[in-house]
Amino acid sequence: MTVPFIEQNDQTEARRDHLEALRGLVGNVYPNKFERSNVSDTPAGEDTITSIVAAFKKFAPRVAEGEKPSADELDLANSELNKIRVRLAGRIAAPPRVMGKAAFVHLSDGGSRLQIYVRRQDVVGVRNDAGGGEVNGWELFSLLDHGDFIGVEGFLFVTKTGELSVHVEKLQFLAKALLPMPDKMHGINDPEIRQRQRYADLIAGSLKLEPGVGSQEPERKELNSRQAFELRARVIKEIRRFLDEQGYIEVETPMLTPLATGAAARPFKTHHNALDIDLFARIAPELYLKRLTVGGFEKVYELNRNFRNEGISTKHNPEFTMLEFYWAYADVNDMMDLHEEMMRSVVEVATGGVTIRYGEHEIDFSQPFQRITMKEAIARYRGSEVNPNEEPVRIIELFEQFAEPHLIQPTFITDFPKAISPLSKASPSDPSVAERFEYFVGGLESANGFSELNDPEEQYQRFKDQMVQRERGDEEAMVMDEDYIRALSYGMPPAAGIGVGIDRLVMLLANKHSIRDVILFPHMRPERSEGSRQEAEGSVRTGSGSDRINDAG
RNA sequence: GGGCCGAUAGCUCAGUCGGUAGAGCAACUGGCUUUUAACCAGUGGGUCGCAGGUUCGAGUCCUGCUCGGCUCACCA
Repeated sequence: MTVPFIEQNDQTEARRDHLEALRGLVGNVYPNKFERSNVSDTPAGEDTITSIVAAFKKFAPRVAEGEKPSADELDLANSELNKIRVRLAGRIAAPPRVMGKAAFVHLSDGGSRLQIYVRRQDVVGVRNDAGGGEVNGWELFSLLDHGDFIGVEGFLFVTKTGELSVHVEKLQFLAKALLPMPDKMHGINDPEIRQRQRYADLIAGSLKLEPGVGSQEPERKELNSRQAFELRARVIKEIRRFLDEQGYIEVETPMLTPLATGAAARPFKTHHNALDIDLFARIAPELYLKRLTVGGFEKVYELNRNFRNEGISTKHNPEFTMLEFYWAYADVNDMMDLHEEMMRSVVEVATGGVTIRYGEHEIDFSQPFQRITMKEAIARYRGSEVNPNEEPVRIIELFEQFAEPHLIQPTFITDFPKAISPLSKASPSDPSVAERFEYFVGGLESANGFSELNDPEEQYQRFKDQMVQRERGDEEAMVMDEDYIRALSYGMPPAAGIGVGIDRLVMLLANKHSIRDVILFPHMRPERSEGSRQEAEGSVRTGSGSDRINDAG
């Protein structure tokens, strides 16, 4: 049976024919498991292509580009490698190169690839049904397509050209690719397919061949998708390690909240049926985390998603990942110090260096980050001083217009107007400015921190001021949060807090200029397929039956 | 939401002045028992994003729409 909304053409037809022939040969074409060996002694107890390559590549003789190793070198390598029997699984990473009665194929585990050598006279196939049994291995092999998953058993060796390979003796079919694979040289260039079908993007990255040495293609060190998301994982892991080591505790506060507050943004609205109340997807966890400092968590962080119902751009996704953390008894200056230390550590762990390239710019994290006030920044880049009586909103405008694009090297901008910082303490030396900073790098606003306002009566007044703004039509002005005022009334220690935009941090470190390149499944308009059109017309979807299945999963 | 640009074979892309729809890779058939983007010979594959219009004739020109990219505004 074919799936109606998956396209059919000569290529899918050929793959389907192969699948049916395989079914006749091996029985179950979607077996439940394949047991892998563990000769590379992985902690997980099973060999992967990556672990085998890492463990045994060193036996392959090293030769200059275009040269071949000597017979003695090959014999030496093979005398060790031939003793090593492996059971490995992976995706067929290229159209098999068949030469009559033998063939070379590369297998991929998504990260690395390893060549296998299949010879007609010494490969047997394995049935997948209970009891197993052997079938014609070469016939099985000849039914495989680029992209299929197989398991192999055999011994390691190096070929005449010195490439580490597996000489296959047993071959097992594991799963079919019914759709053709992306072009092996070009991958997928269409950004729409890359983002909508991230799976295809990731496959394309793992199957793509590097241009040969003679190629005229300019040298590009751009990370592919997999590498960018691996970098993202390293960034997040290092942030957690850093904060945990500093004595912070990680918490999770509500995503669905009765009030959307803690930031200036429009929220997503949803509805709770049983309670019959509207809820908002949170725009920031800030006020919940500060309630926890009231409760006695002196160092607390949350690394999770926020949701803002605003425009989508190369720098904005409706859901984005933010780190927020709060540090009792510290002020804004301590927080800048800590953030600077954390950034240096993250950059080093994620990229292996202290300088990075972002587009045209070389960004250096090894030097102390610049710290300048907002008015100084405007004066520096506009060339004239700010009028001392300038409106707060106008100061921000001037800053964004003249200064922000120039903030390439890591820079803290301090002394924000108090009027636009309703959760921030005023500066002891100048009551018109807040003890607040924003951190800029690569021209991107990347973090925002301040000395937290902990006086419940002043906070009450600031909220009232915000309500006035809201009544004047500012949809992003904050709302009164009575429970938060109550929490502050129990007493909150002096504290500094910060919010760090993780997606933008990853963009910077991965040298990506669109947030969609660092979010696996970025928000996009729904695709209009045949199937969804039928659903929209009401002929397919029947109601709640399928929801229970999803809940159980 | 505004402006600019794009959509052609499974993938990457050509398509001139409006005159029979093209290439490479992939697929299919045959050959080849250590290949390296393997090679050699042959074959098939298209709703030119969708809908109208102009024209004897539209992939090409015009209008509208859909989806996407960049950019401006709002924001992190």
